[in-house]
Amino acid sequence: MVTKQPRLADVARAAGVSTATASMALNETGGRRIGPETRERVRAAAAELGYRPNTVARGLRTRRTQMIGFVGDDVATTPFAGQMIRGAHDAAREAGFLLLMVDTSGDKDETAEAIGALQERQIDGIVLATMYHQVVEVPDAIGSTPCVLLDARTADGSASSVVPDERGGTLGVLAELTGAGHVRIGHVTTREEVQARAVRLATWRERVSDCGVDPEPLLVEVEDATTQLGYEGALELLSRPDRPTAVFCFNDRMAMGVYRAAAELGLSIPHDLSVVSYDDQELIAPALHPGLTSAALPHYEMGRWAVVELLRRLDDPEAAPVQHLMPCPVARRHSVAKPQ
Amino acid sequence: MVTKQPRLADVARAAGVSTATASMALNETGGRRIGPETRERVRAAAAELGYRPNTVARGLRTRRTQMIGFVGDDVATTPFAGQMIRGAHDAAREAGFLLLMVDTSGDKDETAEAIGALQERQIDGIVLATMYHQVVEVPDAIGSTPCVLLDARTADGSASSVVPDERGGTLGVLAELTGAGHVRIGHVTTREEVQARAVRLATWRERVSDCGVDPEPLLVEVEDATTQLGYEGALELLSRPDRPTAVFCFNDRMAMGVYRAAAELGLSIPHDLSVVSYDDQELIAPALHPGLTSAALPHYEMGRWAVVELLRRLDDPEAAPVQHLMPCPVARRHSVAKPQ
DNA sequence: CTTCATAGGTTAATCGATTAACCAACATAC
DNA sequence: GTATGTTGGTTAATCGATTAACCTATGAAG
Repeated sequence: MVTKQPRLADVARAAGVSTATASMALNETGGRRIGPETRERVRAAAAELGYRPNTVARGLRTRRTQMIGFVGDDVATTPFAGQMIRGAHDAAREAGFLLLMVDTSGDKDETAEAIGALQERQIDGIVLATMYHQVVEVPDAIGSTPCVLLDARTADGSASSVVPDERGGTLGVLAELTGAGHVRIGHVTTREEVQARAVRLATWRERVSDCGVDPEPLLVEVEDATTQLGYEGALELLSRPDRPTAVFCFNDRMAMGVYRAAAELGLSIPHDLSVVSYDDQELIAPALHPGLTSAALPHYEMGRWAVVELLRRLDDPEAAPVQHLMPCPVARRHSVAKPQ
Repeated sequence: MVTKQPRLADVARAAGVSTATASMALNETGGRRIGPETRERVRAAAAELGYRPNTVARGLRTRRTQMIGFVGDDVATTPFAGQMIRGAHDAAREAGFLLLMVDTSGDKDETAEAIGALQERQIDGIVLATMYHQVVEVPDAIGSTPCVLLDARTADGSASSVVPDERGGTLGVLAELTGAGHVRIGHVTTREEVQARAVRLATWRERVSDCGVDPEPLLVEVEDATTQLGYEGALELLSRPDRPTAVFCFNDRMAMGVYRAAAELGLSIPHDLSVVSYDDQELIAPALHPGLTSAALPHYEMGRWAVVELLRRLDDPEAAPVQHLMPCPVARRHSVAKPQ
């Protein structure tokens, strides 16, 4: 058995001062009340004993726990979540905070329960992460706990939030195609009602129309955003008269299906068909052959931003909420070429 | 501004009892000392006021925070991590615990720092997760904090740990092949020095030898476990005289390369070549065509197990440490057929 | 020679629970 | 009628920090 953890009182005794002095010396608080030589003596004693403050006791007194709650719906089941968590984690750690995680199935009651569990532990603030960028309401359970939305936003802008700039990302990958000379650009997408779908679709429509091309004959919609349905959709699209010279896919998984369809139809990418996509998933986009050009979802940066913003609100509770759009940089690879 | 959170004293006053009675009534502690009618009165008052205990204050007194530290090296950068975290999270939550996460780059000092940060927050125990199953030493910084290793183990078995049963999983996917009648089974693997490689390789060698076949001419090793090198390795292997009728790949990413090599050589999977693999990554194995038969790494179950074991050790600090092997079930898909 | 700052501390209250030790009232046993 | 439980509580100490309020020399000012 190791000897018990030393308390502040032990440090104070070893340095021959009171606990008040020890506390002020170690925390640089209390103004210039502590003499430099005393401060050094306390520091030395603390180091000698291997003193680590008990943040539970400190938190009780200061009403600050240096912990941030991170609640996500289905955090772990989506491959993106990791990057969001890591971004939030890194920003928190740099400021001396730790992340207390709760995962919910997205259910309302469960979310309220999770928030309650975090509040009982007196977290200083909460990051509410929703996978797949949606418009949500801040749950009542939040009460007056400072809170930032991650990959989601409120309709009325009453809370700070950060979401990816889907429109910008779409324009980015489409520019890769138009820049190479494509105008007949197809789109294969899902029918699922997610924000991402709507924005990517609308932006594509607009951009293709701008090129003087009617987008409707170049559109394929399937049930879900799976590889299999991406394959089936592409097979259909590429068999139409006046086949597009390039395809913009809703996401990388569908793009993977498009690759297969192209191969089966004897179309070589990028020579006969250029392909761009969205999400830039590390297991897919660089692994396909040729490497897939894709707009990246900036999950790491969004996670960071959310925590930095939360910390700002902790410092200044009066600060006005901010809605942030995070750019989606294009990962340029080898799936785009000039049309024949 | 919302009115301040009610304290236990407020509940006690509302119910007309002392805080001691209120505490015992709400916590069912103190034996049968509290009358049923009083207990009900206290409960009602608590519900009325919306009382939530301050676990920081409670933790200071009880020396229990109901929080578990989860430290992982590169938690978020690996696609597996999510499932491990979720498994640990779910088991913790069911027991009323929350997970305090720290991610490190695997660096020794950083890990020690992380453990220190968790200990300052008085976590009740620590799950130490290493990605990619390795033999490690428990860091000194752990001290006497209860601790369980996740996807890693110690050489001497001094700490509880759980790792995947790589040998069992390998035997499982190989049985898919031998069961279909294959004996000339190739293996394409990486040269990286990870435990997984060694076990999968040895088990394959043994099994192929058992079939009366010399494994060495059927082995290809490449620098890293990437799709590109899997492709190159397979191209070489499949061009050898006496080509194997089936291939066991180190992981799904390499298998993805093997699929491409087979396609280029005009070999149809599974008709001309059967393929099995390891990891069962959801973004790859089901998305390939035909679906890839692969041994799944039971990350969710391992995460759960680690926390359940940790809770057991919290209850009984004298309990002997346990080393657990978690089975790797085979996800059977369509990449295996009889040899021609 | 008083009076007042100032530097450098110390004392004690406090955060919000839990819990050991104590107490009053009433019933039961002998 | 006195000892002995039992029931149903209460009082007060405690966990380990932080911090407001207070104290004591010492030097400078008037």
